[in-house]
Amino acid sequence: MEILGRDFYRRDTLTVAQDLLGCVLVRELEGERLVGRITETEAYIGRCDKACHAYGYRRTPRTETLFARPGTAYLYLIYGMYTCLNLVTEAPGEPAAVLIRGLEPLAGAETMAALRFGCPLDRLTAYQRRNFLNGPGKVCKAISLDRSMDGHDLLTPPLYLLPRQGPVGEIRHGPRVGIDYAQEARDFPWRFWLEA
DNA sequence: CTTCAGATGCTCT
DNA sequence: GAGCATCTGAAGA
Repeated sequence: MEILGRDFYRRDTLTVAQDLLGCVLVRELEGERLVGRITETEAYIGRCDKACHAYGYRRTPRTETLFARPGTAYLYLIYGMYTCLNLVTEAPGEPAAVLIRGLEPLAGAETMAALRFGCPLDRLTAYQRRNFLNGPGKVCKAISLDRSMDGHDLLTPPLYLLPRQGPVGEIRHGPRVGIDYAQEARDFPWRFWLEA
């Protein structure tokens, strides 16, 4: 199976955010593959989006990665303790990215449970199973991603994507989460997800 | 099921 | 110093 190439990311961010649903995220860790199918994304577009860290082409040490070539991983720390994974999109110099908000585990779930809860899968509560990878901080914790991978090229291991393996159902959309500060951008329907 | 408080540290003003 | 693209556990309905 071919790794998704640069051209996949070098497109309109809203298109990429939807096309990513159903694609497969692979994280190689100590010889094991932690694999998940993408079920939820959000688009952030610096040119016109007050919720984007690089709104109005704002360049700071942190946002520098958003100006990197498409297919770069943008990882940042939020609320002092959680990491969020984004995939840089658009043409080089256009700061934009897609946030990975949710996965469905396909392989390595036992290791993910250990990373996230420090215990085996069969000791998780029903609530923990039901909400295993449905949030950006949970995803990064479960596949051991932090800012040390910021700027990683997504065309190479140990972190890359594979195309959809089958049809996706209906794509839902709605407002993004946790950006009430972003004025008019608060209501942009730039969150996309697949129904469970 | 729901709400709520608190954790924790980096980033930019 | 203020705020943040979040999560968890506890407590109540």
